[in-house]
Amino acid sequence: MAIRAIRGFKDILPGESEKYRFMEEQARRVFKNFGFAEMRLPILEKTELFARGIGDHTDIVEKEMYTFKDRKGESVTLRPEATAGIMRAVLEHKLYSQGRELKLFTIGPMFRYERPQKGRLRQFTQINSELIGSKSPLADAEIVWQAWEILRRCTSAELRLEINSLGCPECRPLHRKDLDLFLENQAGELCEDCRRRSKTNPLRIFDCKQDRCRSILKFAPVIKHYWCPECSKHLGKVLDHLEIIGIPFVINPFLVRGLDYYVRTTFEIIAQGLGAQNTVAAGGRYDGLSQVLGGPDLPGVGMAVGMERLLILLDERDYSDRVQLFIAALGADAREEALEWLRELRKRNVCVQMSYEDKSLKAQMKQADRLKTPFVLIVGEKELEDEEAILRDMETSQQKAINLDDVIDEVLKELGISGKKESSQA
RNA sequence: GUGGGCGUAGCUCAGUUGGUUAGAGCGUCGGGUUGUGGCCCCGGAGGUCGAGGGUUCAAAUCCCUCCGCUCACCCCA
Repeated sequence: MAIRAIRGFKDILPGESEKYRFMEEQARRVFKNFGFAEMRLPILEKTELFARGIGDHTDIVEKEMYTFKDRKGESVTLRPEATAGIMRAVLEHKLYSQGRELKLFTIGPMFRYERPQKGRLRQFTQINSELIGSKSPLADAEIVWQAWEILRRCTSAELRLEINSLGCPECRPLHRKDLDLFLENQAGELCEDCRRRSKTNPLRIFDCKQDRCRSILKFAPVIKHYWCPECSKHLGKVLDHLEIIGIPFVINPFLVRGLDYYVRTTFEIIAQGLGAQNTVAAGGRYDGLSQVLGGPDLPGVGMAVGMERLLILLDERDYSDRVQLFIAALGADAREEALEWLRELRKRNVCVQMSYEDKSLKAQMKQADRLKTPFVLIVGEKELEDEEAILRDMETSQQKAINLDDVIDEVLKELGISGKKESSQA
């Protein structure tokens, strides 16, 4: 084959696109219930936005971004995540105002230049929500709640919510200092990766899978012992809220985030069956981001659901749209009559099809069967003469004659559709 | 970026120690008489065996190089 899709980019074909739409619909319903409004943002941003927002020395910025120069020589980047862009837009349009929080969501593709594997693509889709302008622990809880609710509506897979606090600019540096000291002393005992990490991203050390490192790290300083009273209280409240809402959680004192902007609450929702990339949703609080981007002091908390990962977890069932009626018309006259019915029924939002060719009845029945349509309306010369069409129930094989004048009403009745008017949107 | 596994029909895969026209199931198309789908039976179409090079009388099969897919490390949604 001549040209293929780019590595890590995939086509979403019929059969799968319906699943994406299903996930989106569930998310949109949840957002509606929570009073969140949609934002649609550019996919391309100035590179500087992510360099500043996510953090210069993060892996994402250092080696995973699709960055290139545009025709005028400006460095631009395909967004690797949504939060920085949302905050940029909020600041640019001054959507914030004193004492009023912003509740926003967005759904769309993100890009990271990584080696593809199960649950990881170079173009992937995220459902994002951000609650900007509130420091309240209830805001944190609502964001977690949304993620949980969206997942719960989409899958019956086992889910585990892990939560932690990263501390704040008051207490985090104290922990960091002690951790650095500890790692310096233990450097000789740690694996190669961990020695590298202890320089670049010390918190990530706790993710190491080597038994040897793990046993050493048992004695490493843990953030929870460094939380300031405010941070402790904040996390406590978030957990209280989660308990009232009824979302089970486990505290993971080693849970960290790869993006610089996170403070305090951080969480991941982990699922079985995803392979190594088992985080299906994650998020946290990012109170400093606005100021890093040159904005006012705007607290925020947000989350992202990875749709390709959630896709793997979707319950096994048919997500496709069903044809409601197939019209098997035989001969030119009958096909003309059928075309009129198509027009009337489609006006009423009935999903109805007929063959593009004047094929044998057998062939048309076969076509209808493949479409899994519940009813077939049969009309040929005989029927036109008798002024009756035949409506066949494909499941029971029962047929009944319908007067040509009553076809539309009878079909609607059989399909359980009452209204003559177009049904309004759901 | 590093490592493992795998590339044969649209899909899932067989293919024995190299040996003639490369197979199966599913799908697809047609048929099993006149205007009725599913099940069954019969038949057809569909393959540069990932690409290139090498060994050999002979390569899907052995060797080399490259490409792709996939899983894992790393990292993350």
